Amino acid sequence: MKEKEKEKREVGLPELPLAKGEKVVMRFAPNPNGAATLGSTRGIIVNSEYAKMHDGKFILRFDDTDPVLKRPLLEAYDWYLEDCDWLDAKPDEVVVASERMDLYYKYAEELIKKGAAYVCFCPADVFKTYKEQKLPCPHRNVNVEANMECWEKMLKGVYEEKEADLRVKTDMASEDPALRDWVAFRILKREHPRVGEKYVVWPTLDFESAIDDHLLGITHIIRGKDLKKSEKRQRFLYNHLGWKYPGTIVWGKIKMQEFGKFSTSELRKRIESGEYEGWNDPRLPTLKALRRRGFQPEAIRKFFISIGITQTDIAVSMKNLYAENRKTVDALASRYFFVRNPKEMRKKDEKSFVAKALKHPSREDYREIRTGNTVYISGDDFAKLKQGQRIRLKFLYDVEIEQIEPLVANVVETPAEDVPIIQWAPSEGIKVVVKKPDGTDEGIGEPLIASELGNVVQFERYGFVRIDSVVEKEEGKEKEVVAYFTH
RNA sequence: GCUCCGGUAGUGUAGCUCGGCCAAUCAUUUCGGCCUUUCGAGCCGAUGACUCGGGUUCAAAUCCCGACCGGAGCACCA
Repeated sequence: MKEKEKEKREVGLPELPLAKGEKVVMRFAPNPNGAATLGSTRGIIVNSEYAKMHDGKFILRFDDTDPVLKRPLLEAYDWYLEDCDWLDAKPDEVVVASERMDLYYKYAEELIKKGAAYVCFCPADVFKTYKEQKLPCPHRNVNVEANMECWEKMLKGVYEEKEADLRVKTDMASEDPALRDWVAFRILKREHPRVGEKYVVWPTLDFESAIDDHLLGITHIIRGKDLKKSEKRQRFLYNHLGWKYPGTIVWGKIKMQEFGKFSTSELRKRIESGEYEGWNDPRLPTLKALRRRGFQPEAIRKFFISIGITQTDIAVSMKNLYAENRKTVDALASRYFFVRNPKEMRKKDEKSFVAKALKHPSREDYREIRTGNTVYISGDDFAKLKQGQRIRLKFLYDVEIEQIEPLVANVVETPAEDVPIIQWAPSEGIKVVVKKPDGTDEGIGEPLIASELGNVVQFERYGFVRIDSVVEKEEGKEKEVVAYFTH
């Protein structure tokens, strides 16, 4: 019993601190300004996992209230939906902030009427000096009527960008400068990809997410450490409105060792500039790229759950994800031969052969590979060959190297012990291009690879790949396969 | 500068709330062995950590203080 508990804890997330009998409502709230990265993936998985654990609700909310700096990408909304589904994290509810503007305005008005918010005309640097001196700016004590008037003018577009904004009253004398009278709304006169030019006054993330978390009945918020101060800021708002703040969990930043630092905005720039093929370029740390490379959703889930939710910033190696993915993919993937940088080997018998090769070491079914009196071996294996050496062409027969350049070998009738075993490709093999995170490999593979379109297979002694496309070369039935390297 | 937060093996994580059962868990990496007509598969084994210094205590990874290191906020970004 005790052991069982222990085991459970190791694979799972720590229990959520629950109020008694409370129904858990979790949310993942991305800005759809690009495709989901590995960082967003963590948010999707952990939040949905908690909802599952407690039989609660999982909400996907798009925090898309900045049409300028973090401008939403129209396609990205659907991408997130697809990604969530694929990760077995289908949201129970989907909310789009930019479609809820009237709601935010309503609460802004309520706050103004309560004297808890005011229209501020200070330029940023001027306000900053007030803030540093812990002093209220001249607009802080303007009466309610005048504030309402200014607010309405803001909404009508009377003021220009940066001319005015709406601040929430907190405590100008707060010890923590980060907490003093923060901005709730600012003017942005730019059309929004989703709602057009309908609005010129946009809520900041702190305001929008505070209002929505309450309205959606979110019970627990999991947020990055960079947003940690949000809780303290938002609490002022909750107090003004008489609301109860949700439970919060803060986690540190995650970085994949293999990818270094990346932000969605940065990725977007580089993709739009043509540096990358797209959001699913195998060199990118996006979910789309992992999917294309053949990673299994369960593996990705397990990986992120094992990482947990500590406040420390972490740099995790993809090797951990590979290990997890290998567990699922190894059993599924059929084996094929692929040789990189092929070298032709001529065999001195003139016979052609049909090799019977196991498709999977723990299964019975096999594949056939026809070949004539030449085969291809990989350049890497070729480099290690010595004259007179014996090697085994797997599933075919042993050969003895007669000469290296050009490569000629004799077939050996009686197999020896302990010879190196290598994979090979037949004379009628097809061209295979493997796109990897760190470059591209080209080589020749057995023709049957073309029949595995969309599947994850193992190229023996090379790695797992997903067959991404099969191109039929014009009339000649020569084919070319493009595979994406998994690991 | 002001204000917060964190620091367990190469990496990630459990343990810290309620000090002893922790000469510290699990995974991964690395190395070694075994097995196998593949492997980046499987099996077995090894290496490897409580940042430092004080304090409290019979007893500290766990509580307190300080130092050091790291991160974050102080945006009309999310």
